[in-house]
Amino acid sequence: MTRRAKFRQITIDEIKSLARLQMAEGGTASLSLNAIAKHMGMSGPALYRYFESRDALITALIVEAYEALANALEETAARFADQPVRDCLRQVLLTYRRWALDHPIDFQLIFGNPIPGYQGEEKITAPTAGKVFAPILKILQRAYQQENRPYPSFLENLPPQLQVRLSHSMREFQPSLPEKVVYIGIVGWYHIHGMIMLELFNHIQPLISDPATFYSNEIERLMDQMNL
Amino acid sequence: MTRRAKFRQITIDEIKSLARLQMAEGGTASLSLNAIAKHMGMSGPALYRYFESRDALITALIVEAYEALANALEETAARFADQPVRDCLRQVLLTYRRWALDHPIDFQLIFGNPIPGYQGEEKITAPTAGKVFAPILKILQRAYQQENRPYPSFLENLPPQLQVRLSHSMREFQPSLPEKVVYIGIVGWYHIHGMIMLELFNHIQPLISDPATFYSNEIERLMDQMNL
DNA sequence: AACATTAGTTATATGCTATAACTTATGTGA
DNA sequence: TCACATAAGTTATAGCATATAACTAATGTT
Repeated sequence: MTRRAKFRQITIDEIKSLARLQMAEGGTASLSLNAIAKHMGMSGPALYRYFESRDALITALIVEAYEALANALEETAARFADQPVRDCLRQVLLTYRRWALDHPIDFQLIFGNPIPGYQGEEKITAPTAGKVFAPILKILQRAYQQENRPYPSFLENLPPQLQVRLSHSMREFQPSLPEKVVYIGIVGWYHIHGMIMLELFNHIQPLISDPATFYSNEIERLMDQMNL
Repeated sequence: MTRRAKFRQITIDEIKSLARLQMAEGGTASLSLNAIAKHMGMSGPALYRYFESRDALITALIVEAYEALANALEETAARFADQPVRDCLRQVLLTYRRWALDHPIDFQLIFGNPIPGYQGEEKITAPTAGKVFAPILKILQRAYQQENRPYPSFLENLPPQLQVRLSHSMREFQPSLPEKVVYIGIVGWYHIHGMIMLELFNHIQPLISDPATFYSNEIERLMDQMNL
């Protein structure tokens, strides 16, 4: 990498870092290119040398958030790969919640409603989204294919029109992935997603005294249902 | 109501209506007092006679959204009150999803991440929030208290530190409400909330071919677990 | 040393929220 | 009925945002 490219990269990183900081303080909407530039000691329009628009910056942040979450999950999965499958999955699911609480802004960027005026570029963000789901699928695959755990009973009476649509990227990632495994993954993901969203955005505030314990309890129940 | 107050109310309603329309077209962030005023044939600042600020307008919309959702649920609950408890709950949960899909903006206002720059006034919105939960609790109370259904097995081994915190308004609403019933309600609500959020915000797009069937299937499973 | 590229600058258009100061319409009490 | 108060609107303006245009200074490259 040339000297110039290196400095450019540093600048880009600083912009993204400040953007995150700004959002952490004032919410996702408080992002202001102008303010970032000013804070970095340069004039507003200069930022447009690095990001084409506000939306472009947001898109970059979203992609990074996806990757960071995926990495966190993968790392946990790798660290506990030699443990029993249930223990491994538990740790991954705990990491999921932990990451969401530790990075609320990034989590909002990923799963929140579309940002102020930001018209999402799905072409950019969609492929990355699969990465988050991948580590969980991998663990489930291990359980049901390698270790031959019996499939959960709730798979038995599924209506025939209910089919899983595997995205192209997911097909590439794991061509041998049975739809049943994906279905189980989806069920589990939806379940924990609701909990985390409601906890994170404070819509349940006073309902549960100890969200962490509640979450733990629910994932145990979930894994029971999964025969893990 | 005086003649003036009547016209004032009409104006306020028109503002809110246009605000909703605007958000429906361009997302929750595209709300512009200026544009609304212009569209109504008056100048920007005139709107401030009716709403103190942008946030005040948003707060009003949130409160209305809560009430609308609560009404929809209550209405369904009332219509199926003479049916078996499982059928009644099923209809209410279906209404929940239906309403979310039919009023995506209002649903975002309620459950989405905080609006652009909008610093929520919890004092105003919080009490209304309980209303949404109330119809579901009422049905569960009927099941477990009036009809003496056995409590679900997942209640058995709850850790002692996991206690339900009933809000003041909820205590008032139903003083005899056992914590177990509330706990069951929470578990169910979290479960379906995740599904709806992910479907609504399109984060699962290509994963499930038929979200309606999936949802139906999951609520049946949920009610099985509830012993309904 | 000449040139091209990159990175910055200022000036400006446009749109937003919000406030201030002023004007006109509407309703009410003496 | 008329004077007055209140309500509802107006324009002007401050301040901040995104974004573009046109220009300049710095940095590499040939």
